Amino acid sequence: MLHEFADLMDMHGDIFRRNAYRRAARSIEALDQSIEEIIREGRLRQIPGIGEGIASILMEIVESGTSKELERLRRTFPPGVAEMMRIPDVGPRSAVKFYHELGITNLEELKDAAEDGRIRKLSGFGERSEANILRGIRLIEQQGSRMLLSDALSKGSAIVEHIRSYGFPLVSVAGSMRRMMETIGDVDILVGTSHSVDAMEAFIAFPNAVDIIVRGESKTSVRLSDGTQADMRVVPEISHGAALQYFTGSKEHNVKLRRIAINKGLRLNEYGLFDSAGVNLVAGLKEDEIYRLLDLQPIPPELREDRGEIEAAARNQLPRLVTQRDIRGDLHVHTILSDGHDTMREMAMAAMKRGYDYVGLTDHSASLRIANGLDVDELLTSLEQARQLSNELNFPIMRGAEVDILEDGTLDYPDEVLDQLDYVIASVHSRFKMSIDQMTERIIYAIKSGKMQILGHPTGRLLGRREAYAIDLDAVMEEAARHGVAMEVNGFPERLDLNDMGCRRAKEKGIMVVLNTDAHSEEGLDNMHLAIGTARRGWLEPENILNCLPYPDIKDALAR
DNA sequence: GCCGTTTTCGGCCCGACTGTTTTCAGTCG
Repeated sequence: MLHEFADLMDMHGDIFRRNAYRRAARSIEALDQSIEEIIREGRLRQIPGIGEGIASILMEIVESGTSKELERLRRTFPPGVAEMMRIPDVGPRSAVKFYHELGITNLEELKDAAEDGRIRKLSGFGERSEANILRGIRLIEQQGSRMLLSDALSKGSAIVEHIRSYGFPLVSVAGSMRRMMETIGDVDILVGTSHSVDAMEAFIAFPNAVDIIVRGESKTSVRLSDGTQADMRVVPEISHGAALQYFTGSKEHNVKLRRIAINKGLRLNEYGLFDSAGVNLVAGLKEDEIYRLLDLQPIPPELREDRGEIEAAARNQLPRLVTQRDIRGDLHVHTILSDGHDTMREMAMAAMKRGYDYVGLTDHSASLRIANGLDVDELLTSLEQARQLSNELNFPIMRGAEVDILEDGTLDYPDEVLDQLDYVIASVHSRFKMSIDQMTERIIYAIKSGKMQILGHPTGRLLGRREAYAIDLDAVMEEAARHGVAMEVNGFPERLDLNDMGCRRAKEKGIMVVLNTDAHSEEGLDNMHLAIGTARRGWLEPENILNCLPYPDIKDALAR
């Protein structure tokens, strides 16, 4: 509703109110507590961006389900006018103009008007505007949702490689990809060079680029064959660090940073940090310099969401985020025995090759028929095989299982079998549509069994395909804390579960987290960077992460 | 509408590109 307020303010031309409502909406989205709870505790006004006016609107909405002021504003424009602003290049000014001067009230009518050549009669519009509007409408009609981080990273690195092959060494991915957001809208590429024209040529020559959206001296955008938009910005080498900072975002982080610069009598833009006259360059080549000169610790990209990182950096209290080097082993790995593609030996050797100290093999339990889950005999046989393989390779293989949490909350193997395992990852793979109370109770019952060490993919979501199941994650985490159960961050590209905010909550509650890949093949082990990115976005440090422990400490920890 | 290491009033990030115009408004990120 605050976003709707913002749209309406926008249409009325009140940019400052629009920004205020937008900011308040984002603040609330970033909360990990319900707004009702915050109102009960009387802490509404402590949320940044919420003052007297918006606080009273929120209380009215929570109490009555609506706002008188919102309803009044809704009557000022038909609902379809805001809808038109979804079209690229159509903003509030244009949408309102279409409504006032042509009586257009929705997308369908706008499409007709553009096809009939009525738009070009408006001042400031011509034939090209009409064509763009029609193209934009087609685009939102067929538009897929955001892409997975994993897909974006591979597209991004393909473009980076392509441009590098033309002899440009300073090429980086920026934007939300660099912040490791779980889904990505478009691919952002940055090049530092004084030969901007040649770099643009190289970009446009990318084989997968089928359409040029905009083309200028410092910015070019193309559409890839699958509909993805890729933007490239070019700046002189000397500005590369400033530009990287700028184009990595987030927008909210950057706005706050610029305000800090202004307060210090400086100016920050994508070309560098300047004195207030905007003449003398103070910093620009290195990203870290920008932060230091603003009296901040350099802030890792994954934290740049304006969720307190700037304040922490000012106090010199940024977390020391986990890195790939801190990870000593992968504890969620499938083999050909259940639904994996490769053998125990192949997976163990693949883990060795990646420099790990150990690996944990965790095939599915019997109930998961679709994944060829192991029955008790098969499991016990595999334990013996794993023991022998471990001796032969002289590499610690921990013998675990991914055990289903059944509908009633019991685990899918008898206790005496579970006791023979080094550890148990317990996961929900069935009956996702239970009520929040039932699902929470189901998982808490499993935790109370005392037979599980790790809760696998705790919310069950599949990005773009399936919502998280209804679950009271706070209640589950509190029970997990009591029983010393760790939460998994599952690095499977469409899971990333826990997500970033889940990691942060776990950390606050003092719960250990495990970064796993859920690999079903050797290559699957390479998804660890996705789990790490998620953990970093959740402010996690090595001490919060179970598989940062070396062997045999990890084994002791799991046994405890 | 929000906010304060100049401020309780008067600011609110800033530059690139397009399409329309002959200097700029609108949109985007």
